[in-house]
Amino acid sequence: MLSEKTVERLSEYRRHLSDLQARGVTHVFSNLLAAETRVTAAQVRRDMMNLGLSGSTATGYSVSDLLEHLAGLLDHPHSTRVALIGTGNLGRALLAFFRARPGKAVIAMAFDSDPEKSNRVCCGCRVYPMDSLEARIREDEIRTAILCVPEQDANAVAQRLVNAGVTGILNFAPTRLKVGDQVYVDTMDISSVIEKVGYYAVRGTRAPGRK
Amino acid sequence: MLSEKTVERLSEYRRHLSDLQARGVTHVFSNLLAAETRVTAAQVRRDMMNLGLSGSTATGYSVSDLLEHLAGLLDHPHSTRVALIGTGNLGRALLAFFRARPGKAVIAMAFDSDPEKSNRVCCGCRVYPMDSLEARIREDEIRTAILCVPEQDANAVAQRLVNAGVTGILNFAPTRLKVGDQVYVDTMDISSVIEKVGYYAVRGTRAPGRK
DNA sequence: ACTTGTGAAACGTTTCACAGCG
DNA sequence: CGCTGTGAAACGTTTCACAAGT
Repeated sequence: MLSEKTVERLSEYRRHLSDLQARGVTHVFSNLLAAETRVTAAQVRRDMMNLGLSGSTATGYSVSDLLEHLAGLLDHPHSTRVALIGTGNLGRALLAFFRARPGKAVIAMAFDSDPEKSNRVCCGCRVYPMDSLEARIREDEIRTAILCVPEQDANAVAQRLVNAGVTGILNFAPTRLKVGDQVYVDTMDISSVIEKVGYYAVRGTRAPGRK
Repeated sequence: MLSEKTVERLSEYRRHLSDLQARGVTHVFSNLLAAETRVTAAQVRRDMMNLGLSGSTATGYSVSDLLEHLAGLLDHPHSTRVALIGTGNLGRALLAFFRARPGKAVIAMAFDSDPEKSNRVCCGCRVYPMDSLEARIREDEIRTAILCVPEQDANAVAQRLVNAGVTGILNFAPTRLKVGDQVYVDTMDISSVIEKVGYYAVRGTRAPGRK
C-alpha cells in the first residue's frame, strides 16, 4: 500500500512523463524527473523502488514503462468514472474543469436536489435528481465521488454515497465526514487552506521542512 | 514556526471552538475537541503546548482564550484581504464561495485579462484588468493571492504577484510555481487529488497512517 | 564519470505513558 | 478519579552515502 504523499508524487510524475513522451523522449534519469517536480533524485528512485520498477544505469528509466505502470495503479476502471453531487457554483466549476481538461478521470454523472437544476445537461454532463442517486451509482458501479453540497447536507449525502457503494470521496464541504474506516475521504477545505497560506505569507517564509 | 499540519489543525479547532462559543460553552477538555476533529487528545494538548497555551485540569481550556490566540495567529491584517486572479469558472466559484461564507478572509479584489470580464463587478467583487495588478496589490499591501489562471499563464502571473509583494499563493493551476524560497505556495491540483482518491477508493482502504 | 538501488541515518510528527494536580 | 503537560518512544518519510553497473 502506497502512502498518500507517494501517490501524489506519482500523479505528478505522470504529468511530466506524458509531456516527455509527447516530445519524443523515451528515457529519463531520476535527476531530470526530480528537477521537474521539485523533489530530490533520491526520492524519485525511492518511489520507483516502492513501485517495484527499475531503470538502467546507462539510460535511466523507460518513459513508456513508467507510464504503463502508473496507469495500472491510477487508472482503475472503478476510479476513472466519478460522480459529482451538488451543481452549485463550485460543482459547475468542477464540471467545466473536467470537461476542459480531459484527463483519465471523467465526471460520469452529476446530481442536484434542486428540481430546477436536475434533469438537464450542465457543462456537458447529465444532472439527475437526488432521489435517483443510489440506483444510478450502483448501476454504474461508481466508487468515487466529489461532494459539493452545503455543509449541513454533507454528512447525510456522504452516508447515502457510502450505502450505494462509494469508497472514495473528495469532499469540498468544511466538515469531517463521519464514514466508516473503509472509506477514503479527502477534504479540501478552502477556508482552512487560505488561512494556512495567509499564516506563512505574513511570516515571509516557507513552512518548516519544505524544499 | 508552526508546521503546516499544525496550522491546518488550528484552523479546524477554531471552527469548532466558534461553534462551541456560539452555543455558550466556555471551556473544553482536550478529549472533547479531539473527538470533534478526529485527532487524538494528546495531539490537541501537544498543539496547545506548541502555541504556548495552557488549560487547567479542572475545567480544561478556555474557549475564548483559545479563540483569541488563534485569531492572533491566523487573522493578521495582511492575510485576511486576498486577491484573486482569473475569473473563469473556478475563480467565480471561489468568489461566490467567499461571499456566501464570510469568514475572516475576504477577497478584496479580482483581476482578469479578458476586457469583457474586467472593469465590472462579479459576485460582489470588483474585477480589474490585469495591467493594474501590480499597482493595486501594492497600494492595498496585499500579501496573499489565489491563482485561478490557465496553466500556461500561471508562472508568469505568479512572478508578477511576487514582484508586487505577494508572499503567499494558493495555486489552482496544475503546475509547480517557480518562485523564490521566501514565497509560500500551496498548489491544489484537483486532477491529482481525484487520482489519489480513486487510488484508495478501488483498494477499499484508508491510506497508511490514517486514523 | 555518470547512473541505479538501497541500508542506514536524519528528520518530522504522532502517540504513549505517566508524574502532578485539583 | 479524570485532567493537563511533557519526556520519551514509536512511527513515517526523506535524505545521505556509497556499492555496483555501464
